[in-house]
Amino acid sequence: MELQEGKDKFIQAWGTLGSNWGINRTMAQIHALLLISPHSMSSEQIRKDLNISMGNANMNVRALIDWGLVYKELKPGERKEYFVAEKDMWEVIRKVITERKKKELEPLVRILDDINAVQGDSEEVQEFKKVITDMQLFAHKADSTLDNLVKAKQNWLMNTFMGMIK
Amino acid sequence: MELQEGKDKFIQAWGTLGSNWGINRTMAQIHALLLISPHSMSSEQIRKDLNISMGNANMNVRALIDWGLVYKELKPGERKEYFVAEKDMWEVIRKVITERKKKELEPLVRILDDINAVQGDSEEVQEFKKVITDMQLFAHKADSTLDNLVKAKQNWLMNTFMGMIK
DNA sequence: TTTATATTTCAATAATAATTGAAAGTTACG
DNA sequence: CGTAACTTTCAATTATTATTGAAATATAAA
Repeated sequence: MELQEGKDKFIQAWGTLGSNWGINRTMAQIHALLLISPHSMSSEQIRKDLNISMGNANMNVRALIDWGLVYKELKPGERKEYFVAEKDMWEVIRKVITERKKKELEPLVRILDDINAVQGDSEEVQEFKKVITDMQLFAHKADSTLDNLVKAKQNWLMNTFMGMIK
Repeated sequence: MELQEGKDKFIQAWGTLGSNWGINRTMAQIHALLLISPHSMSSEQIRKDLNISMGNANMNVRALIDWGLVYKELKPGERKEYFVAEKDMWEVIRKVITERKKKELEPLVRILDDINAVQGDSEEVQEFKKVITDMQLFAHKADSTLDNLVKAKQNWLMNTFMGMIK
C-alpha cells in the first residue's frame, strides 16, 4: 500500500469514528492529519490537504487546542502559526476521556442526584427510584474510575488494562 | 420533587446523553420511559407520552429491540404488542458496549491492521507507522478488554471497577 | 372471506449540525 | 501611523439526520 493511500484511509476512518463520538468529522480529520504528520502544519496546509475553508480549519483547530489534543507552535521569525498534535496515545485517550466525562458523565451525575429527591412510596415511585439508584451507583463508580484513570500514570493505565484482560 | 417532574427530567437527560453517543434522542427517550415504567407499555402509550408519531415510535422501539435493550411482551387475548426495558443496569451497559464495539472499535481495528501494510522507510512512513502501531496496541487491548467485560458476570465487572478505584 | 385493529415502510418534510465566505479583527514591521 | 499577513467571527448556506404522515402490509376475529 502506498503511503498516501494509507494516510487517506486513516484520516477518513478517524473522521468517521469521531462523528460517532460527537466530535465533528473535520475536527477528527484535522487531528488525524496532524497525528501522522512528522512536522507541524500551518492552517493553510491543513486547509489545502483536507480541502476545507479557512474558517472551518480555524474553528476546528481551536477546538482541538481546547481539548488539549493539539498545540500551537510558533516558529521564530514567522508570523504564521503552526500546529502539532499530541502524539502520546495514552495522553490522547486521557484528554478525550476528560472532555467527554465533563460533557456527559458529570451532568448525568448531577441530574441523577437531583431527581433522586422524588418523594413518595407508590409502585411507580419505587420503580423510578430503583432505576435512578442503580444508575447512580454505576455513574458514581464510572466517575471515580475515570478520575483515577485520568490522574494515573501511563503504566498504571497499561497495567489496569493488562490486569483486566488477564 | 414530584414524580412527574423527576420522570420528565430523567427522560430529557437520557435523551441528551444518548444523542451525544450516536443514539438518537427519541430512541434514548423511549428507553428511559420504559426503564422507569413499572409496567410494559404499548406503542400507543409510548407515542402519547413522548408526543411522537407512530412511525417514529415503531422504528425506535425496533432499534431498541435490536440492541437487546427492550423486549416484546405479548399479553394473552390482546392484539397489541407491549414493550418492557431490560432493567438490569449491568446488562444494559453490556449491551450498549456490545453494539458500540461492533460499530466502532471493530471497523477501526480492521482499518488499522489494513493500513499498517504501508511500505517504505522515509521519515513520513516511519511517523505514520508509529502512530498506527500505537493505536493498534491500544485498540487491540480495548477490544479484548471489552470482550471480557461483555462475557463476564456482573460481579466480575463490579469487582473490576472496585479494583480500579481501589 | 371481510373488517377492524395493529404494525411497518418510506418518500417528503422538518430539525439540527457543519461549512463557507466575506467582513472584521489582530499583529508585526516598515 | 499604515499596510500586509494572518486569524477570528458569524450570518447565510449546505449537508446530514430525524420525524412525520400516509399508504402498504399483516393479523385475528367475526
